Amino acid sequence: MLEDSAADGMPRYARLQKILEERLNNGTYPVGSLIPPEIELAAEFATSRTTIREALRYLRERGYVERKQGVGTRVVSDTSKSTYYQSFGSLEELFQVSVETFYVIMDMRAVTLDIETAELVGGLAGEEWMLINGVRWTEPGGKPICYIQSYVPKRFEDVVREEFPDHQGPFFTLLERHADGPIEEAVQEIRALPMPADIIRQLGLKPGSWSLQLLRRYVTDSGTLIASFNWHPADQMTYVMHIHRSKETGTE
Amino acid sequence: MLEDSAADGMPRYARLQKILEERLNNGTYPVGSLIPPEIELAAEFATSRTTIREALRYLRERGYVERKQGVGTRVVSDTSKSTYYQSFGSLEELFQVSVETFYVIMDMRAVTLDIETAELVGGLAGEEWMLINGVRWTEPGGKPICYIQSYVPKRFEDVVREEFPDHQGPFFTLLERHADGPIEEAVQEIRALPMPADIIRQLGLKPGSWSLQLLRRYVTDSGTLIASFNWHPADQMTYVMHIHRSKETGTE
DNA sequence: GACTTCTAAATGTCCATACTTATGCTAGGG
DNA sequence: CCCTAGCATAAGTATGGACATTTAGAAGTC
Repeated sequence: MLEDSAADGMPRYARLQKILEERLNNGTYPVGSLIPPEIELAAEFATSRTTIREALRYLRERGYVERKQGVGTRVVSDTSKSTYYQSFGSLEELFQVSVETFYVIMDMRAVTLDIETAELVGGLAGEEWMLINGVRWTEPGGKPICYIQSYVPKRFEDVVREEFPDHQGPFFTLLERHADGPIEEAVQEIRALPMPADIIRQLGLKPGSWSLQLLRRYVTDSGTLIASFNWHPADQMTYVMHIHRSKETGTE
Repeated sequence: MLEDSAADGMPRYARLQKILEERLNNGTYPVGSLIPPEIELAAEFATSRTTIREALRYLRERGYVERKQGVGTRVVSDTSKSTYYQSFGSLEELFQVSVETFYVIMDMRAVTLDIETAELVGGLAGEEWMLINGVRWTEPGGKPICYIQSYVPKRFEDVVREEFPDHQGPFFTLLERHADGPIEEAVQEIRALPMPADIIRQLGLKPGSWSLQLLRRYVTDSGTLIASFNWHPADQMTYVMHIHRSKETGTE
């Protein structure tokens, strides 16, 4: 049901987006299955087909579902198909070849605005996180290129606060020195995805903004280090970087 | 007017997209001005506001216009605001730092499929173009990462056919050797834009695909060299590269 | 069994209308 | 002169209906 009591200023189609997205995530609509047709959804939520279509448009643009005339709306949330995997033999390779090249390409300098405690959706349980807000500029005093939201385990807070302002090299070499072991292998995924509508609203981006997502997995001998980096450019262009490790990745 | 005689299978909103895009390009709707409100456009084209909005949605997602409630739809085709500019002192810098880093990041190898004569929309009059279709793979025999459509002046056809298969370095060093003069300065823009709907259809990409656009301007002493590179990944990710020079760019 | 034809279903397209909300401007009052 | 209130405007949201087009499968035919 879609009571107006839940109307926290959001339009109806936006609330439907959230509800349907939740169903995709909690398994109500499994990957590969067809979700109910528009007409059924419209009946269930007591709304018009137009509103349902507006919500489904969002899910399609996010790549969650694919729609085909005469067939239906199928869950395709398996993003692995839209991902390019790249392996690195050493961290130096990863940093120098990939991260730093992006820095060079954009020729940007970062400024840290503030640090606050944050909750990472889908993060590992038991791990506390902090959110680092920052801005990158074309040059000192120049115009802002993008906003950065970096999710980092809270146990690195002291490290970041004390050492980062003077840190010269890649940000992650700083974290690595305080991680629970040397990082021996890394895998990087590069994705391009539309920006979530709520982030667009929150940051005042243009509708239709994108994100270029770098997802990186570290593998150490002992544990898991996860950090998530979101770049929200001041304008149309958007980069989102996610850095984490996963147990499944072998050390071979 | 919007006669159905012009109905070449395209839906009405798609035809309106083209018409409005044409007006943006030919100066009917100058940059910075407000285009007529939806209600007037609906009256002019004898269609409903819904259809007009569907066409305007496309223009907004392409970054051509920005819309604000209570104000109107403003032409912002001045993409400089959504563009990051980067200057290079030498071509080597441009190639080695930027193009090649993208190659390294993606670690892709290209294979040329075929070459055909092409028409470049918005290209310089009097210049004949050819279209080079290619594919990039993760590795030889691996899965295709993206399709490439490269628009190059037709006068380079012999050069490309004869020298490219054995060419090792960047593709443009090959073109430069046959251009009308040394390239002394280059400017690169990086944009992120949604993919045009027709290209998505044509290439069978997923709806909501994007393009990362590299627009590069060469400046020689004597003339203008233009080449346009479109990367169409096999899946969600998309890169579009445009390379051309313009008279306005100074050689300073 | 293979092929064609028909049909139901689902999304795509399009319309007319109404109300809501944000914006910019103007008129009025302090 | 500044501030506020009101008003017109234009996009945003939403409804309900209609028809078109595509697809997959069922039914029928050879």
